[in-house]
Amino acid sequence: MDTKDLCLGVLTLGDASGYDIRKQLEQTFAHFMEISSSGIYPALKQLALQGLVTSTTIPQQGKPNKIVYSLTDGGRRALGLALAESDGRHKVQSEMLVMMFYAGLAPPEKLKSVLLARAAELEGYTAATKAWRDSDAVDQATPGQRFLAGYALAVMEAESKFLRSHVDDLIDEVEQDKSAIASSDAKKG
Amino acid sequence: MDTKDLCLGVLTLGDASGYDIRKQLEQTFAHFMEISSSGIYPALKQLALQGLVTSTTIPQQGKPNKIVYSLTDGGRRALGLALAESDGRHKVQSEMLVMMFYAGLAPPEKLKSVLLARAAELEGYTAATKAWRDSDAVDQATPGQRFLAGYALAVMEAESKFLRSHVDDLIDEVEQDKSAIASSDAKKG
DNA sequence: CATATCATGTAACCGGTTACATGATTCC
DNA sequence: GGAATCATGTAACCGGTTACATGATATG
Repeated sequence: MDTKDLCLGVLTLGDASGYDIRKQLEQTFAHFMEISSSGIYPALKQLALQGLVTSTTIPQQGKPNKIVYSLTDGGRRALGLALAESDGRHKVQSEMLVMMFYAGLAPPEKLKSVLLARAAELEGYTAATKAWRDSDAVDQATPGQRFLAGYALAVMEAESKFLRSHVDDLIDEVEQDKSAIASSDAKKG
Repeated sequence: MDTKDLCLGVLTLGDASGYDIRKQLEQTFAHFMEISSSGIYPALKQLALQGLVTSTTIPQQGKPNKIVYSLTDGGRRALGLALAESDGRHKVQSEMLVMMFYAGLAPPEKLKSVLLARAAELEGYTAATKAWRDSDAVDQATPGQRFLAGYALAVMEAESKFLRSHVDDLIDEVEQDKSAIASSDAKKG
């Protein structure tokens, strides 16, 4: 499940240029599968060589020519295979949570700003997902996409609620701990 | 925030060998910050060279000598700096969710097994976290660690509840979709 | 008898990330 | 005038992952 598979995936939604794929990947996939955009163009070239996509070059003025890719039957099969072979691993890499584990070593204002930024981010995603769910677009979505939206809403709301209701307590406790340690240090020294 | 910083972090909890750190990182950190174990030993050597840790070699019989590392003041400062400089990014890389997005392309039994395995995994973590929260160990934990446990419980319970209550519906819908497509293909063909 | 635990490490590979390069048009 | 959008790419680096190597003791 690498950059190439992700490109194949986006192409199941319709023909697209590298730029289109990049936007799609940044806007809707980045929440659960991030890749770096510069890897997309080489990946598409390789896919073309392997016959998993075909490409059509559209001349442009003042910009590089647009190259529109289409999924081939082989490409669709390759994606199906990649999905069937995937172990479905769900991996979190969170510097935020590492920071929380070592909260006593970081500046309290830093903790607060990171947590509140995360809460705001989640609330933004939540609002966007709800808007989508209540729009006409949802009727054309697949069962999997609707499931994913429901999953995202459930998890994001739980997370942002927890953050909003516990951030201040955490900051208070961290600051109390710090002053307690400082005063016991003063006694010793 | 790389392997070296994570090692420094574990050493704030007390002196430890590479093996100890590895276990700690696999058992309690892996849920939110995964690194590969083989990177730990070179990382510790580098940290020793930089003076961020000191090491004591303890002779062993029938095994490689044990090397116990201790955090220096410089190491503690370096970790503080790493935390202060971190943007606290929370990143999810989930093949599971990609599979859900393209649910129509994957075998339904596969979807089901991946989702149920995830639910079971979450329930295991949840039970372990609750057991910790209700044990004596929690009294020695820092505010940050208690916050992290509360966060984990809130998020994991929301996720497993959603999965348990929606998996069957998803599988049904995917199968209905498949047979609908198959019959419309039959009409065409 | 086989597997898990303890305990450390090396070497090579490969893929992702970063930084760079170009340039017209449109919006604030 | 500056930033954002459209549109594609290359080159180098670096770090993480995989696979491998060793071997005793305890547990089932």
